[in-house]
Amino acid sequence: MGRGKIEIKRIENSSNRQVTYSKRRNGIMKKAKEISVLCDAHVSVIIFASSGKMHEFCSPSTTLVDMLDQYHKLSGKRLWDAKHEHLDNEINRIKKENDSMQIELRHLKGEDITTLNYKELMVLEEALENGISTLKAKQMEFVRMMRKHNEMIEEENQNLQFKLLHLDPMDENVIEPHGLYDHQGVPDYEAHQMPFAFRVQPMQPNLQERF
Amino acid sequence: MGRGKIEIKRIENSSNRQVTYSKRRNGIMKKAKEISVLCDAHVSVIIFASSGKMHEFCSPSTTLVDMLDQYHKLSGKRLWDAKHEHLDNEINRIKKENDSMQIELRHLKGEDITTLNYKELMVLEEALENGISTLKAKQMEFVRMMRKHNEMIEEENQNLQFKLLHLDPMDENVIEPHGLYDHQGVPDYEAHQMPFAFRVQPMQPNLQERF
DNA sequence: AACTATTTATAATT
DNA sequence: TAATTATAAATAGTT
Repeated sequence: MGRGKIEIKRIENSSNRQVTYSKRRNGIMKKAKEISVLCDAHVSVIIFASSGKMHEFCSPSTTLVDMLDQYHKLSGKRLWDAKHEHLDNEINRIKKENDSMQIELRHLKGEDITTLNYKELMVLEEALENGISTLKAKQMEFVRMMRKHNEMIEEENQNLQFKLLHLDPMDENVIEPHGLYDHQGVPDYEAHQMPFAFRVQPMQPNLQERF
Repeated sequence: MGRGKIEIKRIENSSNRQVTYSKRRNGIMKKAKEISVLCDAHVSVIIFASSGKMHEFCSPSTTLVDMLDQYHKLSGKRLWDAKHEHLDNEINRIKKENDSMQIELRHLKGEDITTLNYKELMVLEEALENGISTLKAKQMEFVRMMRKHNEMIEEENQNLQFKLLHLDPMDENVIEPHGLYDHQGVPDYEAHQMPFAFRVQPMQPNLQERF
């Protein structure tokens, strides 16, 4: 299309080549824009002149990154270097791990267990029983701590009362505001926060024996 | 360039759009090839049809990866790095999720609970109790199924014995190999597979009552 | 999918 | 280098 037909082979005349490059590059960019509008296609055109100068077009409905993502998925070719692929694999691996943990968690919480068979239910029960028993042991420790603490507090009280009775009531420095024993390290608790195990529970008499 | 001039806007007629897409796509690819030969330019064209199908051209003197490398250098835009960063963030996000799930799992299994405070122990216990009770309910169902199954088998046995007593012992077709009742749908179970709840357990007399 | 009237792109020229 | 123009090429509508 021009005054004369030309063969499609490298244009040897440098300035002709340059002119033709510029004209045709504009032509391609225009065509790319047109097809993206007419047919709502996603188009990416990147051209490097032999001089090294770059021109690009990307349809406004997308980005080059998105297109390359798609390219990656559809072509299967790896554009991304090894590191990239490694990251992809890593993500897949972790996601799988995540999913199975999520399922296990749900099962332990009693959700979605209708799909489990007998053997699986048994394994689940063993895990739960284990968890419960470990928990109870931990709670026993708390109880022991509480008792010990109470004993020490009581002892301290007695000491204080004894001192109070035998000292000069005019001396203001006698009564220490914080006592002898360190109160830190024992958590606050209120009745409504007490774990089940500490409430009245005739269901499990054998545990009660251990108090 | 055609029988009539067209406005550059989305072609509403779907099949027209499809035809135009195909024609113009070929046109662009041809132009891309031509400019790369005529002006020895490096050209990459990637087109996605709205259907999702992809077509690409890359001048034979180079590769898409090389061009994207160049693109990266010349444009300064992060393309690669942005993607990497995104993946890195994704991984961190999922890993955090993973870790917290892992911790929750360990706690439910009674591991690492020494670091928990009173309130946390209580929440944990509630979850475990919940899991156990849902599990027990599920197991009850199994028991009901087993009982029903047993009753039907026993009934069937009586029927068979009755028939056996009152029929001609010479007739070999009397005893049906599979019985009248369908055995499918009831899972196999053996003594060592029985969940705790089904074994002798004087610990929980109130559960026993329900049998 | 092939055809063709017409528009568009562009090679040569100015 | 930019504008012009004759011609090749692309393609919209048709068959």
